[in-house]
Amino acid sequence: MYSGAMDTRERLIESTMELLWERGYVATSPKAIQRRAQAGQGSMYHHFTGKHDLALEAIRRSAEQVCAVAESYFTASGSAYERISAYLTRERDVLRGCRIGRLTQDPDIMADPELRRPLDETFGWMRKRLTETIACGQEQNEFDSDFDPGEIAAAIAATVQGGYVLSKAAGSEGPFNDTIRGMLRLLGSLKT
Amino acid sequence: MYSGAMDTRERLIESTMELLWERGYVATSPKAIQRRAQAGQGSMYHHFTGKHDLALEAIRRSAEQVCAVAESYFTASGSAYERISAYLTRERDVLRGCRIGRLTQDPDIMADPELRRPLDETFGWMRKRLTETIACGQEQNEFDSDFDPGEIAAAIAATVQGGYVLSKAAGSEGPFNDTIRGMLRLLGSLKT
DNA sequence: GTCTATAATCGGATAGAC
DNA sequence: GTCTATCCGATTATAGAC
Repeated sequence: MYSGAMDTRERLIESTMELLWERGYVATSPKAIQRRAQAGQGSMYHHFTGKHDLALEAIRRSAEQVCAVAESYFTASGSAYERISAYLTRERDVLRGCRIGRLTQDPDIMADPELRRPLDETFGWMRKRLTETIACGQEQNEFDSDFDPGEIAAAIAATVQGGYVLSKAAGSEGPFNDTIRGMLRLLGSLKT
Repeated sequence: MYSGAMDTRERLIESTMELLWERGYVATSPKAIQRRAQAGQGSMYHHFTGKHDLALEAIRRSAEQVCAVAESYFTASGSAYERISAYLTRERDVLRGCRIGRLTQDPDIMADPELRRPLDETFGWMRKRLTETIACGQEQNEFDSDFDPGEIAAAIAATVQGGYVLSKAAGSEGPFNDTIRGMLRLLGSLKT
């Protein structure tokens, strides 16, 4: 039963999710997590074996969140192009970037198969769902049939991740928005 | 006059460039730099005021390198599509990713305007050169004229950066290659 | 479950000898 | 220019009291 206030374990997980998003794994210390969660050392080491264990839980949850948001667009009504377009143009906190994508640049995460696995699964899933959506558009003669939907799906997923990179470098949302507009124009040219 | 062996200052810079590429800024310690450069503490602090100073020099040099490589493709002979295609399909160490792009995920770099500036300049320059190349293709009637070359340029630059992200997450070069093939197919559809 | 104490190691640098 | 000694705070825990 939900008691209203978040319990300590939950606050630790959510604080870790935030810090991993903002700073990544190596740059996030247990102390910083405890401060944000308003929890003491003892609490953290009672609920989790250590930083690694807590981060694993936080990463898994972030991965689920990313997929759940995307899925809500892919399963919406409308043509394939419309669904992809709605996903690409959805409101985002552009300068924060992708909770999962940013972790691919963290050396300690890449060196640990357990921590990297949710990243692999997230983008594997994302490409699969985009591929299915595009293939669906091809079957319905919405799109030409002379291209590989998996390759276009990869380009779409990459565009989002790369758009974040360009925007972060610039310190502005402009490049991300340009990137998305460019990709939508390109996708439009695949229509029959 | 060039004496054959690299001097200590140079070894420090190149070691830092490598470590920033492999691990980023926060995860790279002065000690690790010294070990790789085969230089002592004293040497490092003689040639540079500290980690920040050394990293700034290393980042600037990496940025120049990235631009120099790209420029060699953009100024080559051939149609606009051919030049962009050659750039996109050039040999790369995919799983290492982009020396500059990866730094956009480093909290200490993003928090320091001096360290972030070369990132901004690199991608600003990259988008500008891609835009010029595409606009050139439009003027020559190689491409349609009904799209914004700056937006397509952003999508191309983002595709490369995002392709690295997908490949790192997967631990395989496959996603990057799919991404590039997808983008080339999309660019092909802009041809007249 | 949470608290405080303790600790080994690392990070990033300074100082002064040579 | 390079070396060694030294410093102080942060990191990532463990131990045991409450």
